Amino acid sequence: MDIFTTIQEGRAQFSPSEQRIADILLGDFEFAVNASIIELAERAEVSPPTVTRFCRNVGCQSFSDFKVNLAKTAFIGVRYLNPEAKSTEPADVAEDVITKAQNALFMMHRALDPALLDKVADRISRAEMVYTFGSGGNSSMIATELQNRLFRLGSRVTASNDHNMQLMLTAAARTNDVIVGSSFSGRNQDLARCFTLARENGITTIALTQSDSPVARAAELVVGIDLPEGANIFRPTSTRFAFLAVVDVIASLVAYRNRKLSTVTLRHIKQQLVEHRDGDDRQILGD
Amino acid sequence: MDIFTTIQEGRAQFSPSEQRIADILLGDFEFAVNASIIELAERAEVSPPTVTRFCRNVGCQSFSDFKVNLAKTAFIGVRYLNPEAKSTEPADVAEDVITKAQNALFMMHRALDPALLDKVADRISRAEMVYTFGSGGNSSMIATELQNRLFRLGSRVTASNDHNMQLMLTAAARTNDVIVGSSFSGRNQDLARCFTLARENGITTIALTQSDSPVARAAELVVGIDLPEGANIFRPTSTRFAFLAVVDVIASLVAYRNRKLSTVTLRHIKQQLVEHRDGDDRQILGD
DNA sequence: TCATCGACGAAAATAATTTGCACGAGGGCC
DNA sequence: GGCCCTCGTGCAAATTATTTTCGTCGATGA
Repeated sequence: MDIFTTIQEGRAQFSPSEQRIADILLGDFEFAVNASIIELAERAEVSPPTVTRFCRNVGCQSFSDFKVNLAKTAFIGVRYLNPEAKSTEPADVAEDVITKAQNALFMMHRALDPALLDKVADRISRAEMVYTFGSGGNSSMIATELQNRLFRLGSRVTASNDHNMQLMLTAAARTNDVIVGSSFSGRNQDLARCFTLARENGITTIALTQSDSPVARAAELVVGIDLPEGANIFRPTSTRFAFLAVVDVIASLVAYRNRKLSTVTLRHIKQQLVEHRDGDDRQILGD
Repeated sequence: MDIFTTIQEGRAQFSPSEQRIADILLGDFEFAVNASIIELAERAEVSPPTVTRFCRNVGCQSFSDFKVNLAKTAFIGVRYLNPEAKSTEPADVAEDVITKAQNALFMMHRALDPALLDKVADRISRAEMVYTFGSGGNSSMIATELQNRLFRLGSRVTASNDHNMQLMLTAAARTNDVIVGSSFSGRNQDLARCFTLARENGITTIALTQSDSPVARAAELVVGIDLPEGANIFRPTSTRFAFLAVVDVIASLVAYRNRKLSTVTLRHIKQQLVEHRDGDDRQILGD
């Protein structure tokens, strides 16, 4: 657990003085990591010893230990609070894109439920056939990626971004199949319909989407990904990075569950690529 | 410029004592961020004042300022040195995937040349037609994503992951067109052939690939993305995150260059989506 | 040979942090 | 109601960490 989260979640249990300290930390990270204990104490209108005690409370050995921990988290956390890119200069745009992407990963990680992913991976690893659905560009990428990750592990899988096909595939699916659907908005009604139909037929449905959305409500297992969107319409959504990482985690877990099959399949694929390409086996699997 | 890089690159100009300090910092980040100035001095076999002077040398106000800066960088940097995931427990796998993804973004950002991206965006923004090529799963995702990003900005663009089609499209392309090709390995010979053909015909070619690879050598503008690959064959390559971020940076820059056209096009798309979906215009553009 | 300069450490000075202690508010118990 | 305990807190002293000052050393060059 990172210290930022610890402070946020523990805030209610702090004493009044400690809450004042916490509020400053959460509100002005930049100040907090650069301030001395005295400056921080003055700003929170408490005494330095109270700050020390606060640091101990949140699991640090000393104030400086605390600051280091804070700074480690702050790398991501501080910038999250920054508004949009400073300018349209290439260097600023790059920093904005990359920082937002790292943040998306960070936020998603914080909210992630490993036990749920384990369950998801379990279902997928035991599926006779996996269908990955997603439309609209972003989710179609996720569906395709999931297919791309899973077939290497020996799964039987097909991706579709066509609503009609999705419905037909769902209707044709059988009991031990699994449908994984992605929807960034959670409002893909056609996908929700597929989920509903599938559940009626006793088929496992897994959604990667916003919690508490129509798509989420229609699915059996829901990997909720709820991230704030920036206001900049020109910058592609950083949420894609979070979705992509979830795909990777799921794929990794499936690989470990089907380790033998995965290893054999990966080796077969690699062998073909190496022979067919240039004999260099240090390259990654699939350009 | 982050402090880690400053130390690495400035190492040669340091005095012998300072080099010893630098070596400890680079070699044992974890120790460095937790140590007091005395401990650090002792381990480097120098006196505390030398450490203070070192901190000033690398642009920090004081030792504690230095430590905070170090810790900010270390969040990514330290972990980079960690080997593979600790276990196959879901939580560890998730942390591994996400940390590696953040690292890929971090490393790519460090090596990025904003001026080059600006040039790339300039060519794309003025192109009459853009072709995005990529095969093999990872690069096909990148090519598709680039199309997906660019059409929203009013660019005329098509993506292809089919070698034969790529060659035909290249042959059919005209002078003011631009071809953007992605290759994670840099060894996609078919893509290199397209680049060579295109250059013979005076068509701008842009590669997102490993520097100093066959594909890079065949292209006019090369966005080099050179990241180390982990040894874990079960985890999807984290380099994808870096490539995806590069796509986003390029797309953002193109959007700013064609701001008017982008705005109009984005608005048109949004309007259709809102009308056609559920009237909720807070959702992102394209599910 | 000697002046000069930069690197460096010892010690002093300063600043920051922690500890010990005491006070006061609030709550439970007799 | 009064007593006592606990907890949160600040003050002051003690401790510890950091920075500054100043002087030495060795290399360099006139």
